Order: sequence, then structure tokens, then C-alpha cells
Amino acid sequence: MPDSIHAIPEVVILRLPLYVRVLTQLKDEGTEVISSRELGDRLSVTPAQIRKDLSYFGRFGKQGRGYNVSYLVGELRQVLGLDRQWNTAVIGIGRLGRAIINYPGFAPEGFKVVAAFDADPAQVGRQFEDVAIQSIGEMQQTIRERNIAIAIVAVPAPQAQRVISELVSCGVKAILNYAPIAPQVPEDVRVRNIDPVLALQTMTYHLKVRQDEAGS
Amino acid sequence: MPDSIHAIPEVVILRLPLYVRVLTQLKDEGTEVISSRELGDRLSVTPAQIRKDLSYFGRFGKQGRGYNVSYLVGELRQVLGLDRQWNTAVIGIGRLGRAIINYPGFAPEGFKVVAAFDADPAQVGRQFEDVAIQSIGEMQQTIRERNIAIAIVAVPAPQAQRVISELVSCGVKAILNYAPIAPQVPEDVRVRNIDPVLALQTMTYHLKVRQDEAGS
DNA sequence: CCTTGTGAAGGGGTTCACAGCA
DNA sequence: TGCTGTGAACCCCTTCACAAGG
Repeated sequence: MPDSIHAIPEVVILRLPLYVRVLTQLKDEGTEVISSRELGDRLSVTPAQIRKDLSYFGRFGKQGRGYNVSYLVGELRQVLGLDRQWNTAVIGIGRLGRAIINYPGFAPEGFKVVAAFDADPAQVGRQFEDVAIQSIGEMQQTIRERNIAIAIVAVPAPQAQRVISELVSCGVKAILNYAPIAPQVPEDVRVRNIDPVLALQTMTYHLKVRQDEAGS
Repeated sequence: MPDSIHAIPEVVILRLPLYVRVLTQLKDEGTEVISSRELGDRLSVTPAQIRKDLSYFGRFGKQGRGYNVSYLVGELRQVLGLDRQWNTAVIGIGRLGRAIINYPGFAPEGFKVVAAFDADPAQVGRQFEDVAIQSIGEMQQTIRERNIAIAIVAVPAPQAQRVISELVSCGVKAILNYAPIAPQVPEDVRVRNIDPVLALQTMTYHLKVRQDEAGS
């Protein structure tokens, strides 16, 4: 059991879903075996990195041949916990929140929105896609009862930190945050931010350098 | 000019927009001066890291006092190239593409959607928010004429790589990709992916470990 | 006394390179 | 021959710790 000897670097965990995605695509295309080199080409990652990453979790390959695609994707899904359903709750049912509830991409991957919350009393009781909107006050109880492990935050920025703190106090350990803030959470809580503006702002630096060079 | 002596690590560029965001918020709250320690607390980053990051671009602080918030935010915006307007194009005008065009969060940050493209001839000619939808064939010309530096890809996954390759051949060097794929681009092209499913999948590993521990 | 800016030390992740095996 | 799995080397980023200065 290699994973009990050394802690697994967080970056490795961040890459595994990428591997799963490409492997799944390869499987659908009918590819049965793939080498670390070919997989690396598809992902712009070095073959050594792929082999090293996989080695944290087991020995999935065959020397001289490569990796069996369906076997590997199955193992990785198990490692990541993608072999089960994860119940989620959406908080904030504005335009974005409704789009998230209606988004058809979550369910096939095992992420099911089973609850929705909004601070606006006028929203409470309405239904979207089988999900009835509840008041924020009901959050703690519902999260417990419905075994909700992941919260998806889609409230306006000014309320986001308060909502996230409340989710943390409800025991939620994983948060997908769409609000444009830098949330503060205890270190045993994981947050991933979806923030298109931030993503754009990380690219302009290089564009600027290029522009300035062209201008001089 | 420290940035001409040593290349700036990419991770630093990724953090600067976060600094800008929090500093802007602090400025709005009326804070005039902040130390690297206080800023670090807000961002869950060590003070040393903030000081080191900033030192790549200049000496913005005052010993014994800290950093002047509005001065620092101004300098960083300039460093990142956020002191100008960036024209963008949206490709793929389905539900997601329309949401992006209508999204009110881009313009105030200097990102303006000035063009939109779709492969469906039935869509071509329609208008959303002042933007007329054009055919994919018009992309190259429009990108040049309208000085579009950033493309936002919102086409279905199967078409995404083809569209991205086409954008690259149009000379686009920055792409915000919403399609759930791992795009392949030349190394002088920057891509940021917005992928909620991937974000969720990077969190389940830790939830799983926790679950398994509880069960044993 | 407080906080910056920064060389130097430290640590963690990537890459190398090769033994092992099909 | 081809490719995996992996210890070791390497490298880059983070953190330390302190001189400098308000």
C-alpha cells in the first residue's frame, strides 16, 4: 500500500481528474491500451510525471505495453471516490444558482443537487428540477438528513463569506464557490473557486508583456 | 527593474489577481495601509510569500508601516495589464455562451465582449447585448479588425479542440475555455479552464478518505 | 518597536535514468 | 525492444531570518 507510506502531494490529486477525463474519452474512442508517453502527449504532461503520479496509488501498468485504459480509469475513479454518488446543495438561487441546478453535466458524473437554499423568503417553496427551495435556517438540518457532503455557493459576493462560514459550521468539508471572493475556511475544509474574471486576469500579464514588446 | 534580472515564476502571476481583488475590497472599506501579515491573513498566504511576490515587481512598501492600499492596487493593476480594456470574443452561443455575453461582471473589470461566433447558421445575425453573432468563417478577420486578444470558448466538448486550434491559427494567445476537455495548444498560448465537474472531482478524494476512516 | 526587502536555507515536486520485466 | 515503476538528482518555489529603515 504505497499510499500509507508517503503522503500524496496535493498537486497529484489535482491532476488525477484530468487523467480520468482523458482516459474516459480514450475508452469511448475504443482505445484499449495506452502508454504514459501517449497519455502525456494528450495532456501536455511528461510521461515520468504520469507514471510517478499513478505509482502513489498502485501498479496499474504492464511493462513493455502500457496501461489498460478501462482498468486504469476504473481504478482512478475508485481512488478519487467517483465510484459513488455525492449529494450537493446549492446556496443562492439567482440566475447563476438556477443555471447550476439545471446544469445537466453534474448528474452523469455522480454529483446530484438534492437541496437548494435562498435567503429571499419569496423564493422559498418554489421548485426547480425536483428541488424545492428552502430557507437558510433549514440548512443545518437538511445537510445532515440528506447526507450532503458538498455545497455549491452561488450567492452575491457580499454574502459569500457569511454563507461559507455557516456551511463550515454545518460540518460541510467541501465547497465549490462561484462568488468572486477569497474565502477563509479552516484547513480541513476544501474550497475550489470558479471565477472567470480571475482566470482572465491571470492571462493579461503575458498579453501585456507581448504588447509592450511589440510597441517598443 | 527586478523583473529583467530574473524570470517571474508563473505561480506569482497566478496570485497577483487575488491580491488585487482583496486590496480593492480593502480600499472600498476605507483601509489606507496594510501589512503583509494582515494581507496574508485575509488570503491564507504567508506574509513572506506576499513580500517576495511583490518584490519581483518593485518596492511598494514602507518599513515599519506596510503598504499603501490604493498605491499598491494601482501598481499591481498596471503590472497585470488591468489598466486597459481587453476585447474578447465568445465562441459558441448556446445557453452558456449567452450567459457569458450577458454576464455583467466582465465589463467593470475591463473585459469587453465585442464579438460572438456560432457554427449554427440559424444563429448568425441575431443580436445579444449589442453583439451580433457571426459565422465561424468570419472569425479570423474580425479578430484582427477588432483587436481581440482573448477568446472565450463555450462550444460543446466535441467541437472544442477544433475551435481552439482555429483560434490559435487566428493568432489568439489567451483562451478561457468552458468546455470539459484538456485542450492542446502551443506553449506560447495560455489557456485557463473553467470546469466545475473537474473542481468537484478534486475534492471527493479527501471526502472519500474521511468517509472510509469513519467507516472503519 | 514594527515591518519591508532579500539573500540563503529548506522543502517538495518534477525529471532523470535505469533496473526489471513482458 | 518497449515501457513501467522508482530511487536519486535536480530544480524551483517557499520560508526563514535578519539587515535596513521609518
